[in-house]
Amino acid sequence: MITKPRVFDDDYPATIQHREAELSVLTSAVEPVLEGERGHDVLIHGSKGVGKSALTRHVLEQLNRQQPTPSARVQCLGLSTAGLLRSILQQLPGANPATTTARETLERELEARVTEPTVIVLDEGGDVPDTDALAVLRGIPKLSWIAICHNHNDWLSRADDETRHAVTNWTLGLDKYSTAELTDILQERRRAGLEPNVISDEQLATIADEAAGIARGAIYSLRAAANLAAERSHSTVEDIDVTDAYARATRRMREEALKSLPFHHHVCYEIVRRRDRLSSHDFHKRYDAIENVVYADRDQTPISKRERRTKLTKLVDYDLLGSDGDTLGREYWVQDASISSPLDLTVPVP
DNA sequence: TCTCCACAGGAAACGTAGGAAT
DNA sequence: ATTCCTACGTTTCCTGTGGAGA
Repeated sequence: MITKPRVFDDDYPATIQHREAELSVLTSAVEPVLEGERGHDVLIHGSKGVGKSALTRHVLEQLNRQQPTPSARVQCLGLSTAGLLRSILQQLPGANPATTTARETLERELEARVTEPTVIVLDEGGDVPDTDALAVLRGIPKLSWIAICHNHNDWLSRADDETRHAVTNWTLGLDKYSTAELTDILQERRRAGLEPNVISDEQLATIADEAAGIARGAIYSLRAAANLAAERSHSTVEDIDVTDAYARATRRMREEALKSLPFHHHVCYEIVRRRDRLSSHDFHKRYDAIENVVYADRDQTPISKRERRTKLTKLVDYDLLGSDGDTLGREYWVQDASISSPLDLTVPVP
């Protein structure tokens, strides 16, 4: 049913639809590069999955075709200043700094290597700009950046004055797509990645509608519908496959998110998963009760309450857990109890 | 209304792994 | 081989918040 799986990947270079104005702003931001000058710094904001990364990728590819331009894309979440600088250097030719290279050394190395206009994409900065890192990047004459975040008000309020000033006229908001726009996007993926005539326009519209403006969710759902149809030996996608597609797509995203996390997160996740709803207090009690069993014969040791809070926050960020309540009385619950940790964890059921 | 306590999350402090310098 | 130095993950410390009970 699926002829080209690659068409449904996040980084598939599809044409950008229904983003003409935003495309034009971003294109003019990098235009000075063609004259050998530094581009403008840009802040792009919008919900998860509305195409912020796809838009920057497209503009940089376009720029590269006109004039080969060094660039780097950094996943900023959880990176220190040094980590961010190192990640940039690793993507520029000829540099591979060790993890213990001093920050100042990394700064000097970056300054030395950026001799022509270079564009850095700071992806999903966790809404927290590292002001030190941005100050370093600003100090490099030929380097410009495009920062991507969810909430620009948060981002700007935590940025320093110079950074705020830099993006004053270069802040770009991406709205969620309408159902009709999403349907257009799905039609292109259908054409490129599926056998002909296996799914109708009406079915695409249903998928688009359920995705609620989020392109990534819609595209994953389309893939899920096709996979479900194939598994069920349907010759074309049937309505029941469409109905089940969104849940399948969501499940897959969560499974991948969980798989990407290290051991301590899995322990915390499993503790919550085995209960319906769990207060912070009960969570810690449960952790204390099982830590000896779970961490026995492992080279890792149980973590403090403070660090457990950090792990739980990340699990919520990744949409694996839900939480309710600000201070006292906060509760956690699992989003999909059928998703279990792929690690072999002996977390005893109470 | 006041005091006490539990909790969230920011910031500083700390221990450690591992690359660089000698 | 040894010592020094650095980033990273974690713990410790701290401040702010809000509910329970006097």
